[in-house]
Amino acid sequence: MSAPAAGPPERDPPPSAPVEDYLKAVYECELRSGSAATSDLAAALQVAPASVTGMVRRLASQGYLDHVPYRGVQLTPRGRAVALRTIRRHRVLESYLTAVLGVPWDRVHEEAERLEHAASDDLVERMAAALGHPRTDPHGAPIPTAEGTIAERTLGSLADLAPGATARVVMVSDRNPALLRYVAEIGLHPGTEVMLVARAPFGGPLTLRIGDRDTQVGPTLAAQLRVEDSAERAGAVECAAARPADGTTAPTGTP
Amino acid sequence: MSAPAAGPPERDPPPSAPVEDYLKAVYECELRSGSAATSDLAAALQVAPASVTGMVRRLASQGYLDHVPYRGVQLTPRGRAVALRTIRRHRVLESYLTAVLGVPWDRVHEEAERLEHAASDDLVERMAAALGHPRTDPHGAPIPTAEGTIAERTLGSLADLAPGATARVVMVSDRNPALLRYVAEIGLHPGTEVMLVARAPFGGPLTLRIGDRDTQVGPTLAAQLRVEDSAERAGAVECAAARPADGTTAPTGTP
DNA sequence: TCCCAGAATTAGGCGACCCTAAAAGCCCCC
DNA sequence: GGGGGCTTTTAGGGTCGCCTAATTCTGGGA
Repeated sequence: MSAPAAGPPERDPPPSAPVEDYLKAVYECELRSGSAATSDLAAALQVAPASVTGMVRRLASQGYLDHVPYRGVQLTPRGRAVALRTIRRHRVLESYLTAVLGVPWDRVHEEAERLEHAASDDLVERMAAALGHPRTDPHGAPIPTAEGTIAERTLGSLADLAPGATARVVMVSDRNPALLRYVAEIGLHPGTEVMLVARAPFGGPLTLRIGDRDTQVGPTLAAQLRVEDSAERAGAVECAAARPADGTTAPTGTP
Repeated sequence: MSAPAAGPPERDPPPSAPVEDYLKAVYECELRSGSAATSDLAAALQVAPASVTGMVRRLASQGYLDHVPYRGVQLTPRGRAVALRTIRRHRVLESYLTAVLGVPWDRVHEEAERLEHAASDDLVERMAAALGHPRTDPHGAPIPTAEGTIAERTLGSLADLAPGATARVVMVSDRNPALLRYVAEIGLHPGTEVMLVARAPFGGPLTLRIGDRDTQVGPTLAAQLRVEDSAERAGAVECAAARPADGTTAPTGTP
């Protein structure tokens, strides 16, 4: 009651939609490359680099980011909390819209991208509960908990797989609807087992065995397909034929 | 291909959330009092009157409104289409969130108020389909069709009912969550038959018979309760006792 | 008819986000 | 060790939506 300069009870306004988008983008850049450069963010957010600099300054002044000029940014715990909360909303929404309302796989991302800024926590938790608290979204990406923890896994790219090796597709890291549609069309849903049959030299197409069918895909597409971590994959290579199904259920590691 | 000045194929950007809110407010003001004054809109939107003037000018220049300075505004067909589309989204969302996800009656409005600007038409139609294309929202308000027609009915206020008369509550025209909670608590859900037992003089409380219980409510609350149109009500008065249930099902006229 | 209270509009500003162009900094390669 | 190329930041604007204060208009009553 008399504390003069200590923790003031002032509560700043909730983060705006652009703020949530920036923090989400920083989180994803950090995850991918360990750090987030201005140009990475500009590309991810489809915004001019100068705009990123301005917003980053503001976010840093509000305690969401640490910014070392010319050196990129890092999330503070406060910023990470907002990012994970936003990602949870996004992925729960994607799961719900797909599973309950039948929104197609390749269109659900853009829908969730807008709704994630408008849905209340209460609503998101109701959706999660209706689905039995799923651990991954329909693209195979892990859903952070309401408490802000996430089971991130280091994933490899299908493009890096050794010929003859088998791996489980975990997710597709591209948002392009046409690409998503095509990936679904050739049967590469999250959780699918796929074997790299052959790789043509000089950036030529990769031959994949999906189920009992062989399909050829370009290296660009293959690079977008995230598969289980290379360590696990190395194991998978050795006993690929001997291990037809170890955990064919959920694409994410269930405990 | 050579038309020099005819209909240019330029498509302007989709209306922003504030624009949708303004047009919705104009629609509701027109419905209530036949016209929309600057001060009405300012009150409805919780915004300074000067802000309304500015926005109204912009909306008029974009063809959403007709504005006669110092005389108020009117929706153009284009503006009405946006308003009805927004109201449809809002009411379908309210219906879905209440019926499927169990969002409480008194909290669903604010949730829909945000989601209505973010949900795609496709999503809203999926929700409507999942519910079997409802005609009214949980507050009893009619839902416009996807084509933009609405079955508006002129509703009276419970406060204007003659003592002894019976009417069916159609909706509550107040967004105050505490009021909505109280109204639900005393059993006044949309569709409920209610009889005005007595009215204390000089702005005193009204005694209502709801089911087999009498409840007293203040005139302010009673004024918020919309009941079937007075013409129908007049009829209802005369054969109130003789007509226990004519269409006890849906509060809106089902064909 | 005149006047005045209340409603509406104009004037002048502010913050959030975005842009282009120009300047500055960083780093690798010669 | 000095450039040159790419990245980042600064400088200077623009739009949208909102605000307060000052001004103008409208309409009803004396």
